[in-house]
Amino acid sequence: MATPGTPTERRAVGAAGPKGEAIAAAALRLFLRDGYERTSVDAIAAEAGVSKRTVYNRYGDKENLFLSVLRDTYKSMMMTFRGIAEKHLGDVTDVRQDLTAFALEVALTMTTAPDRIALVRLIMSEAPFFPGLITAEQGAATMTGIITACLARLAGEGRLAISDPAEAAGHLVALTINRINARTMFGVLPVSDAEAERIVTSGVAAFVRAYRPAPPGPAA
Amino acid sequence: MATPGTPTERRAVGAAGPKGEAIAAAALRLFLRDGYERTSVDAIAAEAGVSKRTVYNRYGDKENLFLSVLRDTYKSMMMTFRGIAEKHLGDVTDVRQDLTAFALEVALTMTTAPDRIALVRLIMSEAPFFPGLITAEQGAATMTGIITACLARLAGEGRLAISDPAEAAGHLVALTINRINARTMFGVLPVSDAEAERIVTSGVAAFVRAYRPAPPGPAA
DNA sequence: GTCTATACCGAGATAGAC
DNA sequence: GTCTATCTCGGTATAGAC
Repeated sequence: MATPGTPTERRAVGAAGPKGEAIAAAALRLFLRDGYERTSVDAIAAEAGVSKRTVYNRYGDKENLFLSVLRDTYKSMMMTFRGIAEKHLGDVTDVRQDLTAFALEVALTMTTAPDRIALVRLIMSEAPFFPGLITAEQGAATMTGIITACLARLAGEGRLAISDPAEAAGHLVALTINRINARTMFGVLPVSDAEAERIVTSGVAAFVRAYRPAPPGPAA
Repeated sequence: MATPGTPTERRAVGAAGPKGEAIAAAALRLFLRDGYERTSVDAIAAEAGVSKRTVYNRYGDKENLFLSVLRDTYKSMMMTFRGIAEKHLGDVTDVRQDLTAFALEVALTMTTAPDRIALVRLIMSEAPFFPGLITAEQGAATMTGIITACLARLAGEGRLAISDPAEAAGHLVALTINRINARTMFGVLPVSDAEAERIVTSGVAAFVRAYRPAPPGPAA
């Protein structure tokens, strides 16, 4: 119980302290690259520049380390996405343009960073073996929840003809982000930025066509 | 070299012969359930009711068995989908209705059979570790290729306003099949048939709205 | 006291040898 | 079909170093 109040004191368990964070970073890197089963605790310890014993002291066992690291990373990913959404969907001036800019930034953030792809792939891969890895659809709910609120607002203003905002949000995500995700998941070939832009632009265009409000009156 | 000409003679390598098929079936079941790393050759041999030696005689090693079994299963899945597509899209009378029936049957085939979900998940999981597992987007190409042809025909007949049939096919798949896939991939909770029907119906409706041809003239 | 290093244990894996 | 060789893994224990 020496030096109470110092930073080193509140590291009951987990990633607190520089050592703990080095372990977490190394574990994340290897798990993302090799998956759960193919990653050994020895390798993690070596990658972190730490004794294996330290890994076990901090995280108990491999499974706990895996869950801890993945949950933290996933949470931070969701924070990033939330920021992007608020930036673009805070106040919408041009519907098609702002939705495109939003989806495009999300898409490029995923496409540019192979970590994101690997993270999603890893979560999907291990979901059957670690029930409760993600709090069950909490992921999609976070994303579509924000979009749903925005679409409901646009519908209220008469700028889009949407009766079920949640369903419409699902459609928007499906036509843009999920399409790129699906492309990257199967093969390993990365989607180029130009291709991502094409997909997003065309997806938002289709979305806007599907949900455009009826014209006020017959013209031409 | 006894009994030449009998079925047991032409088993150069692979799944020919009843033993080979038993091995393939057992391997598929265990790989789908447990993944590649968590499945042992011992378990496969036991499940197939054969000696482990027989497994190695037929398939060489674990990796080859995995690739062989997955490719065959994937091919057969694609054949199934092709059949469904031709059944519903051979000649389209009511666009919305026929597209819905098509997508719904595909969706229910995937939703009802957990094998399909597990297969897709397994391919995604192991894609980085077995380059060339699937011939790179050949999967999506098969599906969307068929749909593309159908949509091009409908566009030619003026029944849908489609300038890029391949892109439109991507949108249709994204709004229906891929949406259900995404739902099942993250969590493990299965999507109910009713939920699948709701998603497909709403997805096709949005698709038809996005690609409906312009009305011939102002009415009302 | 905590971290490092290393040796160690039992289990289970692939692959091959009778 | 069994049996064995060899390897790796998760996890622990034992030693010493700052």
